[in-house]
Formats: sequence, C-alpha cells, structure tokens
Amino acid sequence: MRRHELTNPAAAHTDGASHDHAVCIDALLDRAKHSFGEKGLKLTALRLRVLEEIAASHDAVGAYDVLERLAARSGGKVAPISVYRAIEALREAGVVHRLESRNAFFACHAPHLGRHGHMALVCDKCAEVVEVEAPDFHASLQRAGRDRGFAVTSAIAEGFGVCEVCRAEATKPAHEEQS
Amino acid sequence: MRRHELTNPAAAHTDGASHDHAVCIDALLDRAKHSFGEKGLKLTALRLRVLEEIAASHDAVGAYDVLERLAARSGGKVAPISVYRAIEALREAGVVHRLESRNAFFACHAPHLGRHGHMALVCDKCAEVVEVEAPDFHASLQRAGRDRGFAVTSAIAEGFGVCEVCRAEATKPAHEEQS
DNA sequence: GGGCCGATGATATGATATAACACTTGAGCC
DNA sequence: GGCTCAAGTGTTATATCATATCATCGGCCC
Ligand SMILES: [Zn+2]
Ligand SMILES: [Zn+2]
Ligand SMILES: [Zn+2]
Ligand SMILES: [Zn+2]
Repeated sequence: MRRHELTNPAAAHTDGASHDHAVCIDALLDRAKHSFGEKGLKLTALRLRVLEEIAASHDAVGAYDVLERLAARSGGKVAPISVYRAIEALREAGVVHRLESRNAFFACHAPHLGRHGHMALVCDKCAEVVEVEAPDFHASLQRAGRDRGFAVTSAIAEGFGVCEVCRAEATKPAHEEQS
Repeated sequence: MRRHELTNPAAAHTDGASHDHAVCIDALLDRAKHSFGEKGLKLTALRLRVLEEIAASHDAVGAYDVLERLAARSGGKVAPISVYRAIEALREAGVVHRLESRNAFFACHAPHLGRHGHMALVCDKCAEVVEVEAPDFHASLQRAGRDRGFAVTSAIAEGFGVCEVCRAEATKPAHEEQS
C-alpha cells in the first residue's frame, strides 16, 4: 500500500459528493493555461494528463499513483521519471504542491502567487487537503529567524486533523454508517 | 549522494567550530535518559548509539547515514529497520524530530514537550537545523482550520534560508574564502 | 521453570526519486 | 529548405528511503 493511502479509501468524499468538482477542475485547468503561458512554460499533453489525474480529487496522491492512473485511464504508459518531470513543471507553474509530510502531491485550488503564507490542512480520515491563507505565518517565521540571524526565504506548514465532513460523519448515529 | 547532503560538507560549521558541542550532547543525553524514563521507554544500547550519531551535529541526517556511521564507528552492523525502529523510539521520547521536507532526522536541543508550537529552520548552505518556538503558529493554524470546520490536532512547520554563520561567510571578502 | 512482552536480528520487499543518454520536435534564423 | 538549439520526452538503469514478516533473545512476573 502506498504510504499516503488511507485504510478506508471509501472515506474520500471530495470526488463530487459534497460539491461540484467539475467547477474546481475547470477553474484549475484555466489557471494552469494562464500560468504556464506567463512563465514561458508549455502545458504539454503529458503535463495536462498528469494535472488531470492529480486534480481529479482534492486528495494528495503519490507520483506512482498518478503513474498507475495514467496507465489505466489514458492508455499510454509512462516512466516514473516522466511523471516526476511533469509534476515538477506543474509545481513551477504553481498549480500543484507537494505535501512534504506524505511525499505526495495535490492540486492547488486556491491560487496564492508567491509561495509564502499558505498552509495545507490534511484530513487524517479522508486524505483531503485544503489550503488556508496564513499571511502571518511567513512573517512570524521570518521574525523568529531574524532573532537568530537566520534569513528565511521560504517555508512550509502542514496541519493534520479531521475535516468538517469527516467530523460530521464521525458523530452520525451508528445506523447511518456504511458497512 | 544522499538527497539531504550538501554539495560542500565542509560548510558544516556546527561540529565544534562555533560552539562547544559537547555541552549540547551532554544535555541531550541527560534529557533523553529522563524522557525515556518518564514515558516508560528504555534507552537501550542501540537507541543510544543512534542518538549519538544523530546528535553528533545539528544537521538533519538520513536514516541510512546513521546506519553507515554506526557501521563505521561502533563496529556492529545493523539493518535499516533497526535504525528506523530506534529513531521511532527517539522520536517518541521527544529527543529526535523528523525533517519532513528532507526525509531526514535531527536531534532536538530545545525541549518543547508537546509537539506543538515549534518550527524548524534549515540552512540551505550548511544543513544546520535550529528549532524556534512559535507559540502563535499552532493557535493560528487552529483558528484558520476552525473557520472551515477543520479540527487541527498536530502540525509541522519548516523554514528554509541561510543561517547566521553562513551569512557571515557569504559576506566575507573573497580573499578569506577557502578554495 | 514457563509464559509473556518489548527489543533486536535477519531476510526480503515495497515505495519514492533520480541519473544518464538518446530521440523527437518545434521555434528562430540564414 | 536546411541549420541549430533548447525543451520535452522516452528508455534503461539505479539510487534512496521505508516497512513486512517471522525468528530469537533477555528481562520480568508468577
Ligand atoms: Zn473540488
Ligand atoms: Zn496552493
Ligand atoms: Zn551543538
Ligand atoms: Zn525539538
């Protein structure tokens, strides 16, 4: 089992159940086109396929998951390095981030140009990742660093817990639970 | 080369050059003994050997680095899983942390019982890790999460930049540089 | 002693990521 | 068109990080 997978994949609830995810995807692809253009990068067929797989949910997925899904869905097989290269380009374009604590990747649905001041919240139950703005975070980190002569140029922050939907499910009466 | 190593290991300056690191080690070992005792864990010979290797510098080191150093220094070879198990125990005791962004581990020289409210600052030049207290961080993360119904139970934060010593070296006149 | 449990050993494998080099393609230039 | 160059991708191999599984050992309790 991939290290970032859940014991209960059925717990994932962001593939359309709680919102119209097609809207998320459309907005993301649109932003990706613009972002690639602005940065002089090319949103090639492979990169688009990889982005579509990552953006298919709000979860963080491993590079090898992407690879398997590409093979299963798009037909043509690709090598691990090709997936990693595509992901790297998507990261440069700012449409995909890496979840450092899980060695996995997730689509950025909340543009925040400049890599600073956002945090990822990861649900331990359903693996969903949401980004929250945290303008204070980077500033306070730089302040803390400055006290020690440390010049902070970039930072990451990741929080773990239980998301709203999973909390609601956890408090549901037992007879409403799925088997 | 291990991914977390530097291109110029000589840049490391925390192995005694800029402070009396024996003091750091003594304090850490002392704290480790107490912490293992309090938690009902045992600071076994293997765990102590692993801790000594990790604590030998303020850098983050990979599990396989530890393994190689154990083989080189202490004689007896150990399997990767044994190193990982020892590291896991040291983490539970709170004397070692994982640097998520590098898949590496570093000794905690700044006790902060409870895993909240600290951040790691990593020098891109010398790989030194310093921990800074950030009492606001976890609170603000929980506040941000609460707005979205997300209950944050733990979090990590890692900052990257250039430490004081390396900054000083960078501004030194060229004729003082090492070849 | 015998049962138990936490720690370690031993072996194998899984999971994540990159190196090196070849090939293709398209843009810019002449 | 033909040339060059750079970016992207393919192909193969390998490096790096981490865990599964079962055996064994040694202290501790009864
Ligand atoms: Zn969505
Ligand atoms: Zn984002
Ligand atoms: Zn020290
Ligand atoms: Zn610490």
